[in-house]
Parts: sequence; structure tokens; C-alpha cells
Amino acid sequence: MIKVTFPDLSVREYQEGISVLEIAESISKSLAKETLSATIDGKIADIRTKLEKDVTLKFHKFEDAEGKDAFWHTSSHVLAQAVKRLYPQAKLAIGPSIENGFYYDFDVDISFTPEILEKIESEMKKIIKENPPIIRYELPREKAIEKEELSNEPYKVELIRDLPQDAIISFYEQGDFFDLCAGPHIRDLSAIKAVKLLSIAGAYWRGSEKNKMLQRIYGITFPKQAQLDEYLFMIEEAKKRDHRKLGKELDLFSIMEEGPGFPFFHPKGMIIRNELENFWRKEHAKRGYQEVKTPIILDAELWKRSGHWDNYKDNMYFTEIDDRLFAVKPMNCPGGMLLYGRKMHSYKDLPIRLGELGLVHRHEKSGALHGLMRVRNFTQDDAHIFMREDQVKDEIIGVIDFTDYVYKIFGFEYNVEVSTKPEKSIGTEEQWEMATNALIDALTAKGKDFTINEGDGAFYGPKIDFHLKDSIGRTWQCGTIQLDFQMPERFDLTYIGSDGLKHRPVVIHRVIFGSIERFIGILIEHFAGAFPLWLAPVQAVIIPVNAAYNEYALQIKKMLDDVDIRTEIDDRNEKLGYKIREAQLQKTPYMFVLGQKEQDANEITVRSHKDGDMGMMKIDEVIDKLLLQIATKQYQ
RNA sequence: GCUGAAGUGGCUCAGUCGGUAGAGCAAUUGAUUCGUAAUCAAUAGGUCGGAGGUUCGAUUCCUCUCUUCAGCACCA
Repeated sequence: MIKVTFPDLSVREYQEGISVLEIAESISKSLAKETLSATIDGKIADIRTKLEKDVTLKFHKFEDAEGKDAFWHTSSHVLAQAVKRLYPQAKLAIGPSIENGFYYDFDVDISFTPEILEKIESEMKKIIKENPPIIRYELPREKAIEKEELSNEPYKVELIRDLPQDAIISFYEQGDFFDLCAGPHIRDLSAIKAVKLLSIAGAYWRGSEKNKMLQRIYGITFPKQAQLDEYLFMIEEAKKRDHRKLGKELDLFSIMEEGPGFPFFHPKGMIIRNELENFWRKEHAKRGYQEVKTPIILDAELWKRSGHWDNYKDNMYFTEIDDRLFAVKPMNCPGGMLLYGRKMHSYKDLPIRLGELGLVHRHEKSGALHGLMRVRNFTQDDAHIFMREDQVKDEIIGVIDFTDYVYKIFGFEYNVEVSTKPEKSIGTEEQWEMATNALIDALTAKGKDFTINEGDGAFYGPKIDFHLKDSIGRTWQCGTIQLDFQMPERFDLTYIGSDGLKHRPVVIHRVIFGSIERFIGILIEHFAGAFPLWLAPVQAVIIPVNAAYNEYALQIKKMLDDVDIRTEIDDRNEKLGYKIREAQLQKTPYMFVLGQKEQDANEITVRSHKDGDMGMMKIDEVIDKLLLQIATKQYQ
């Protein structure tokens, strides 16, 4: 028996002695006869090797993740093929499939423009129409290098050179184009019915800023035009949820030219912020945290002691006071360490949990700034937990539970990563290993799924990161739990054990929101600006039908004020429809309409942002309903 | 920071192949007193991101710069 592997890596078995042509005929009409017969003429040796290989994989359809991967990976080759036809001098780098679509990196001397993108897209469609057969073959290392050198593709040569010695080096070829590629691909280009090139951007070769910047083209393809239309529609919809757009429309915050990365919070934005902080304080008090506040500016020497100077200096702001150098804090930890260290602690007092809504400043590179998600000053909902080693696991689990509890309140889905020792770090290998294992153990004990993010830990310790998604699927790190054996050393922190001797405590640094700013950004996008009642800046607009009922509106407002429901009266000289429209656009959760019949019945007509007109109700009934909704932090 | 794109009244945008700008919404004033997503009219509002340069003349062309956007890199 011989096994034949096709471009999509599907495998079939045949009797010995069968000809390649016979195999081709036996398969399907979609796999053109010339696919394999052409191979006989061109690369007979290669295909024969293939025929003797034993590979097992399944047929790929677009429907599942693997199928999409094959579909988009094949599409990226079509993109590269089109670029090569139009710009033969372009050098190919890499072209993988991604979560939504694919990209390909090119090194070209001209810069791609939107017009060029259109030309490339047309060429792709032409290639798909030509529907060249897709052939997969393997080459020995030396031959593979020779092949790429011959076609003047230095990036490919570099890639092959870096492959492990025993790696299978496969190529995929379609018409006048071939590419080094592990596959799998789809079997037939005609399956690609819709093509859209989305954007052009710079990207460093092999992801390092030390290397040359290449031009990356992003694109997406689908088996049906309708799927592409739907995808593009979804992207447009998602853009409407962008917190930067909504922040402006709902008058929540702004970032001015005078302060790149330094957001201004408007009155309405402050209400959300304050509600979050109130919630935060309450939940922390319940869990044995004590709130502190440490200074924003402290002596530079402190930052040398903590290690921030050596590891984080480039991201810090400095200032001088009476010829003494001070640093603006980029993190709250050293202040927390000083607080703990100011007096003696008994083992009986531990764990000590010090929480702080700490304003930190970091010099983020200009290109990194992004609305509220990435700013230069932000408030971390920080806490430092000082504990004995035997308390580590329970404390980590406690923080994981706490984080989970908070995220559930907002209805967030999140994913968890464990970030390990970075290049720039302090402490010994053993300490890092111990700390990393402690974090992994706690996650395992909680049955949480997580991925490992190699080398992304803080310089003083490994961390568990909680990532939340924004409206277009970009993920942002919010919560983090960091285990630290280093700061207690550096600040010579101790506690007196039951043996009467000094011991070294362990520290957890943790945030749950991460930064209040980023968290608000995520919240805006998550709720598309239609906040749950407890967070809504204006919880209800009171709308008198005309000026005759302004007096009644005031009475109603007074009753709502008394129970701390945030309301506004819209007594402008406008029609009801106009005011309703505006309240709807502002995503105000409730509108109370007041006119003659309400006044006569001493009731109010309620309209909800989500469900529309709810009819007349007694004011007490409405208050009860709203207060319950607020207390339970209900969201839709 | 890097690559590319963009910056025009408070907002959303049009426009000028070089002769100093226009709409809608918002604002103000007046009329309208109106029951669930836009009542009508009038008025006011911009040194076209900033600084240089070319030109008789620049918002338009060139250079630099700032900010924003997409992605990369970096990170809560």
C-alpha cells in the first residue's frame, strides 16, 4: 500500500504500482487531472517521495477553526502570488492565517497604497478564476535552500536555515507561484468566492524592531460573498461601539492635543468612575483589605532600591526638587513596601492587605497610545498583600475568586495567561520557578484554563494576567496577580514568626480592574454605551410633555433625588418625540413622561431605553423597581 | 519609537487643479405648547492643527513639527 497526501493533507491509500495519473483520475473532478500529471513532468522525484510518506490528516472545510486556517493560509498564498505578478521585485517574508483572515509581509521598495491594494485584489480574483492546481511537495533542506536562493528570496532562505534539522520542508505550488509552507491548504482555489484586502501596515521582520520594517497586507476571504458582506457589516457595527467615539458622543471623557495620553474625565464620566470606585471600596472592605494612599512623587533613590531605575527608567518621568532628583511613580509598589516596613509585624497579623487606588504615570511611546485603553497616566486599583509563605496559595486563590466575581458582575468573558520570567529581571532562577509554580498551582486548583505567555512577567516576578476583549476583538490586559519574592528582600521587610525570629514575607501585587481608565474603556465597548443602571450617568430623564407639567416634574425629581436615583429634567421647549430621541441616543436607561393624565393619576409613564414604552406606573413602584435593579447591578 | 494614512466651525462632513471657505446637527433669539426617535424661521460661529518656505497671493504646493487613526514594536 502507498499513501498519497494531497494539498489539504488528506490521505488516501492505493495499491502498489498505481500510476500518478490513475490516482488523479480516481479522486474527484475538483482535483484536476493535471494536478498530479503535471507533477510527473516537473517534479517526479518530489512527488514520489511524497507517495511513500505516511501522513494522516483530515480534509479541511471552512466551517471549523482548522478549516479556516487552511482556507486563509491558501488565500495568503494567492495574495503573495498576485503581488509577485505585479511587483516581481517584492521579496516574500511570511504569510499566516490569523483569527480573522490572513496577512502577508513583503519587502518592496515602493509603498503600497489603497489604489495598489485594489489592483492586487483584482489580480487575486484573476488567479482564483484561473484556478491553478495546488501541488504540495517536500524537499531536502539543501535543495530547499537552493530553490529559494535561486528565486532570490532571502527571507525564505533565512526561515529554512532556522528550521530544526529534522523538520519536514514542504512547498505549496499554484500555477506560476510557489512558497515555503507547512500547510495545510485547501484543495481548490475555486472555493474562494469573496476576497477583500483590508489594510496595509508596517511590521518588523520576525517581530523585532531591530530588523527591517516590511509592508504587511491584511485581507480576508470567504467561500460565500454573503459571509464577506456580513463580516464587513459586523466590523462597521463594532466600530460604532468604539469607546473613543462613544466617549465623545456620551460626553464621558476627552483627550486633548495638549495632553496626549492624559485623559480628561467629564462630569458623566466621573459618575461611572466614582461608581466603580465605590463598588471597589465596598468589595475590598468585605475581603479584609485596608485602603491606603501613597505619594505620586518620591525620591529617585527609592526607585533605585526597588529595581525600577534599572528596569523601568525609560518609562518614568522625573522632576527635581531643591536639587534632589525625584521620580513620578510608574507603579505603586515601593510606596506600599515603605508602608509595610515602617513598623514591626507579627506572623499573627498576616496577611496584611493594603489596597490603593494609585495614580501612576508612565511614559508610553506615542504610537502605543489608544483612547482610554493605553494612556500615560492612569489609576491602578492596586493592592499589596504581605503574607507568610504558607499563606501564598490561599491568597492567590482568594484573588482569583475576587477577580472572577468582579468580572461576572459586568458579564465579561475573559482569558487567563501566566507570564513567566522576562529577559530583564531580578532574583534567582529558584525563586522564579517557585513563584511561577505557585501561580500555576492556584489556577489548576481553581480549574481555570490558561495559556503561558513566555517572558512577559514583571521584572520582579511572574504574573497571572486576565485579558478582556474590546469591541473588535483586540484583547487588553486588565487584572493581574503578581507574586514577588524580590521587593521584600530589597526593602528588608520582615515579620516576627512564632519562633521569635525575623522572617521574610512574600508579596502579591494585584489589580482587578487593572486601570480604571482601561476598564471604563472596556465597559463602554462591552455595553456599547448602554450602561447597566447602577453605572448610568443619568439613570432617568424626566420629560414633561410641555411647560405646564414642569412643576409636577420637579415633584417627581425630588422623590427620586431622595432615594439617590440620578435624574435630569428635560424641560426644554421641544416636542416629546425630540426629547425621547435625544434620551435614546444618549442611551439613558429610563425616560419618565409626564403630562395631564399622569398628573391626574399621580403616576408616571415609563419608557425604557431597551424595551420602549412600559405604560403608566405608580412612582413608588418605579422607585422599587429601579432600586432593586441598581442594588443587584443588573445588566442586559 | 517605526511604517502608512489623516487633521476644515462644538460635532459629522463637503470644498478650493493657488485668488483667504460651505452644509447638516448643536448653540443663540423668536415663533410654535406639541403625548413616545428630529416643529419652523432668523442669527452668530472658522487666522482650514502649528511653524517656516515657494509665490503678487497659500487652507490648497514644499519642508519641519504636533496630534489622531491602522498595524508593528512596547505594555495595565
